Amino acid sequence: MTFDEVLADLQAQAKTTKHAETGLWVAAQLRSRIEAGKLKPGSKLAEEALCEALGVSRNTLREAFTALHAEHIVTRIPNRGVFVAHPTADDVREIYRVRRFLEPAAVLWAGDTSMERLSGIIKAARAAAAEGDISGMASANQDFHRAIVDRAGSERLNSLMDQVLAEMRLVFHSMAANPAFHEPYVEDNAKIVELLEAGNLAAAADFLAAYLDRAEAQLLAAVER
Amino acid sequence: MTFDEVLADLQAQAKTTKHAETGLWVAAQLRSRIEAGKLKPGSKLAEEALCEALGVSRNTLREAFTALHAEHIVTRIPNRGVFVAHPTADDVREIYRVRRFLEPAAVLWAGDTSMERLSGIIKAARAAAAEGDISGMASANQDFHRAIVDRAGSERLNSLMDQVLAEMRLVFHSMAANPAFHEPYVEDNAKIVELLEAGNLAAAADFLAAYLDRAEAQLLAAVER
DNA sequence: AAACCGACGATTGTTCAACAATCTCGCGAC
DNA sequence: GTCGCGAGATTGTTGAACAATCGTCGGTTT
Repeated sequence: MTFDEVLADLQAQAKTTKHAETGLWVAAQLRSRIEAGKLKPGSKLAEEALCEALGVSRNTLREAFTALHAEHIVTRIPNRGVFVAHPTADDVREIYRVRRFLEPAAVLWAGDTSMERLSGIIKAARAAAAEGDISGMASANQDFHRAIVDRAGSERLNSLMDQVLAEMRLVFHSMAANPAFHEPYVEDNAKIVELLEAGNLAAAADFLAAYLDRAEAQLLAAVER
Repeated sequence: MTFDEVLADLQAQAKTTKHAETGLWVAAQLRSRIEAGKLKPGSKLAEEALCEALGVSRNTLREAFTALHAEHIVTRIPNRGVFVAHPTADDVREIYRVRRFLEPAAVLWAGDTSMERLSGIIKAARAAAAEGDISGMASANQDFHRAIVDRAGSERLNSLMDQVLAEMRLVFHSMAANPAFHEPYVEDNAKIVELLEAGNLAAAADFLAAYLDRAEAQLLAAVER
């Protein structure tokens, strides 16, 4: 999708929707379009055009920009404007540094374990895999890791994980997506659930850590090209 | 310190200091005064008075407010204004939920270990304890836990930990501070460094986890009064 | 012909003042 | 004594203005 098409899209939204907290609403609109891949990494987000399209003032738009900037979704270059973030190899390393801590820790030390949710996600992932639904597998995978961290029951860890997963989506959008990328992870996730159900937390955490290392290496190879 | 006194203080700062990034500068001014305890939890931060004192527009002040709000340092009540955050028992539980994950994980899985920094902090803490320097012990303690997480080498985990520690300072300000609170932790921290130096990571992590549980219980008892 | 240099136009950074929406407080009626 | 209502005050949001910076397009120099 080109920037102009997104503009028209946003303009349509602006007329139909009420905005309670305008700044947050604008941020949400942009976030969803960036994460859906409609605004590609590197795109410039011109202020005036977006203001007009959304029907908000520059002031409000800039408030949304600061929120998105804090989430690492956009990059600000002083006096140049804001751009959809374009994750570098270092960003990928940072993402996995966080995930290597959060996810194994959540597996090992989570208190209450609601397994139904995890098995439900595995089921959905297998269904998507069966019919070759790439985006279905991708979102099931994100749901899975989100649910792993959610076991910790911490709002802040959840929001950190959400940010990291959002940046992961940007990574996928910024490289030529290998369609088969997510396929092997469906069964890896299933194995983790198995180990968890068997109560073998240490094995689950180890397997997850190795899995994350592998994924990081794979993504780094793809990004550094 | 009363709100009016802080106002006069800010006004003095406003005349002498240059502000490069005005919004961030205002946020920093307020942050430092809140963390120093000059603005007590629950205080209302009136917009007009602060604008005048700092010599900035309401718009700029509100930009600072959103930054402080994202850090959980202030609370926003719609159409009511912003207040210095007043941590509840649930907030304390959330803080320790995060720390129980981050710190033991950092102990167990940190790659490069620069021990000199940790032992330096222990030394400073012991010096402060020797001369009964309460705030010296408090800040050494914060430095210690900050350094533990820093071993992970992740910018995002560091900033999460910084936020949590800032909220911890608010907790201390919102309750009648027990002067002897930090004293026993000086030697607890020292023991963790010992275990780390001996390469016994698992024991260090276990000890740290138990230590955090104890501190949480202690703070909860103090807050729920 | 290629490279350097300066003025112009465009975009962003920052501030201000005004208007609309909502809340608080005090007064009067029941 | 309690409820409802209106005036005053405070916050939410916007639009416009001005300053600062960057990219581009000529023109000049070597």
